[in-house]
Parts: sequence; structure tokens; C-alpha cells
Amino acid sequence: MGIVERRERLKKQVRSDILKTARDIAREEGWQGVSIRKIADVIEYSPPIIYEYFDSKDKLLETIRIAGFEELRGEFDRIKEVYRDPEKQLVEVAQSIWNFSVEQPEVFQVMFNQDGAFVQSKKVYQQELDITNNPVWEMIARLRPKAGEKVSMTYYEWWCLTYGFISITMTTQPKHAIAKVESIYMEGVRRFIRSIM
Amino acid sequence: MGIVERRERLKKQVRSDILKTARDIAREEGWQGVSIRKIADVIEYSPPIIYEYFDSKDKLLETIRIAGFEELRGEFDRIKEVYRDPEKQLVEVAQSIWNFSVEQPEVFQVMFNQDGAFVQSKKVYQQELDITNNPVWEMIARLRPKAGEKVSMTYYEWWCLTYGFISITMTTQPKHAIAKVESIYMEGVRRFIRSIM
DNA sequence: ATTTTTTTTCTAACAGCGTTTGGAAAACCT
DNA sequence: AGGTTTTCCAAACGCTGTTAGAAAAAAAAT
Repeated sequence: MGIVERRERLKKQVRSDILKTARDIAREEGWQGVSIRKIADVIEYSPPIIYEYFDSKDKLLETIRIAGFEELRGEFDRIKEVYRDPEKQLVEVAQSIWNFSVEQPEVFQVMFNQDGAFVQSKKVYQQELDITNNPVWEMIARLRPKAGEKVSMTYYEWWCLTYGFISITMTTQPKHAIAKVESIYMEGVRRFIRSIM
Repeated sequence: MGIVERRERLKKQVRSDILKTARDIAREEGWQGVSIRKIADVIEYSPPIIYEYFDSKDKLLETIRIAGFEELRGEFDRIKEVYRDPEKQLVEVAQSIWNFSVEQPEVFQVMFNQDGAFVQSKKVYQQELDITNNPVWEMIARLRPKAGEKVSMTYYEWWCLTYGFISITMTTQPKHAIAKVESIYMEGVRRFIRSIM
């Protein structure tokens, strides 16, 4: 009777193996080096099998992107619950994005179409930065309760600053220098917060 | 006698045709859609001819990247001569980068490995953002003459803010919304300048 | 004007890519 | 054991960047 369940389990396993393998190759060779055939090789299946799990390579990458954004959003929600002070919240959010980009650079690259990673559709990207039901937007709103329209502007600026810092650091800085840049980043974030309060 | 000259002229023409065609295709279909064969088709030559002008597709893109950075740097140098006030200079620099990204988005994409464009080597990228002999660095240095080490930090932040703004805008905003974001950007730049003075 | 040499150009091919098709192999149910 | 369903893959298509070698054209030399 457990046959169907076993199959389900195996399918889930293969699916996550595909995703993991894609990330592994990307981390070692860059997303430019990720190909369906290479993934198939590692998971010891033939290439067409991958298409039983993902409609296309593009969708495969999009899955990784979505998972990345979800993980980040989870972190943000958690931070929002743990800390009360919006300033503290934002600092923590900044720190958590930074950590994410250091620990999973290849996911970050896919999330923001960087450095060889490329997902056709920008829908997820756009809606994830959207203001509605967004924890970071709400933090900023609490930080400056008077400004209505301006909150969205500030929110936009926030993302630009954060994203700019991380992506420039990722592509220009060698690993040993990243720790030093981190403090510049966090300092920049703090000054930004102060400049909008 | 003019034979050699005529050949030289023709070679230069073909070379620039290749570069222009690559940019044209990129603008219409994105860098993902740029292929050696398509370029060859447009310039009405066979694909191998392109390799008489560029060692590889990668080098071809790098040429476009270098030209882009040179054009920008020329603008910066010009601005530095025209205006005396470093604050005014920086505002003008910010505006000129913005205009560049609006007028030649495909070049901007290649310069910063964005949205399907990908150049293997990051050498040019890194040295172009380097502080030595950099007009923007000097502007910032003049803005806050006391800080020594901190100038480089601020310079780094400057690039992160600028790059973040433009690249996020380029990939998320539809054309009609760009004008509105421009004012958010310029306002952000001004506040940044004020916050470091 | 004809031949030789040099330069320019292209055809054909290689290896790799994402993706699809058709059928073989395996697993399952009865 | 036979029939059905599911799983899987070899082979192929059209695309990619790139290279080798021959053909064509142009120039130079006779």
C-alpha cells in the first residue's frame, strides 16, 4: 500500500536533488556553467527526466528565485516579531540580507539576475519588491509615521541602497575583503535610517 | 598607393558595424538574444569573419563595456572642469549616469553584467571603480577635506547607491514610470551628499 | 597578359546547449 | 503470467561559440 507514498517521496527527493545540484554547480562554476546535462549527470539520470519536474531551465531557476525570496521574507517576518523598535528592525533586516548574500551568493545571483544567472520573467522579482503586505515597508512606515506617499519612496531607496551595496560587493570584492565592506555597509544603513527619521 | 589605406578604412568600418549590430540586437531582444551568427547575418558576412576582429564573443562584449566606461569617464572629466562646487559636480555626475542608463541601457547592462549580459573578466569593472585617478573620488574628497580613509568609504557608498538605483529601476520599472523614479533618485543623491558633508 | 603570391572569405565541422519525440524497460496490478 | 501503467532514456532538432582548411578574390610579380 505504501507504494504510492514511496514514489511520492522519491519524486520529492529527486526534485530537491535537481535544485540542490543546480545551486552546487552554480557556486563552483557560476550560473554560466549550469546546464541541464550537467545536472542530469550528477543526479545520475538522463536529461529529459529533469523536464518531468520543471517545464524548462528558466522555470527551474525561477523556483530557486522564489524559494530565496520566501526565505528572506520569512526572516523579515521573524525580525518584525522579535524586535519592537523599527530602527532596530531595519538594522536587523539589513544584516540578514547581507548574511544571506554571503552564505548563499548563488541564490542571491538568481534572485537578482546577476552574474550569468538569468530568469526571463521578472514577475516574481517585481511583486516581491512591491509595497503591499511587505514587512520592510511597514517598518519604514512606522519609522516616519507622518509621511504617506514618501514612505514608498523611502522604501524604494532602501532597496536600492541595499541591493547596490551587496551586488557591487559580490562582484568586485575578493572573499577576504568582504568582512571589511560589511561594516561600511552597516554604517551606511544606519546613516540612511537616521537621515530619514 | 591608397590601397592599404582603403583596406584599413574598410576594416575599421566593419569592426564598428559589428559592435553597433551587437548593441542593436541587444536593445531589441536583450543580450540573451545576441549571437555571433545573428551579427554576421546583419553585417552580411559569414560568422568566422567576426573572429578576425574579436578573439571571442566575450572580448567583443568587453570592448563595448570598455567603451561605455570611457564615455562615462569623459563625461565626469568634463563636469569636473565645467563646475567648481563639488556638490554641484556630484549632482551633475549622478544626472549624467542616469541619462546614460536611459539612453544606452544595453551598454549599461554590459558594463555591469546585468540582465543576460555577461563578460567573464571583471578586471575592467574593478579598475574602473577603483579610486586612483578617479574624478568622482576627487569630487568627494573635496567635499569632505578632513576625512582621509573615509573618503574611499564614501566613494564606495556613492557607487552602491547610484548603481542600485539605476539597476533596480531598469529591471523593475516600465518605461513610462522612469521619469518619476528619476526625481526620487536625484532626491536620494542630494540627501546622500548632504548626509556626508 | 599570365602566373605567382598574398589576402580575404566562406563552407563544413566540432562540441556543447535546451528541448522533444518514440519507444524500450521496469514496475505494478490482476 | 499477462496486461497495464509508469518510468526512463537514446536519438534527434535546431541552436550556440569556435576552428580548420579549402576556395575565392585581390594584389604583386613576371
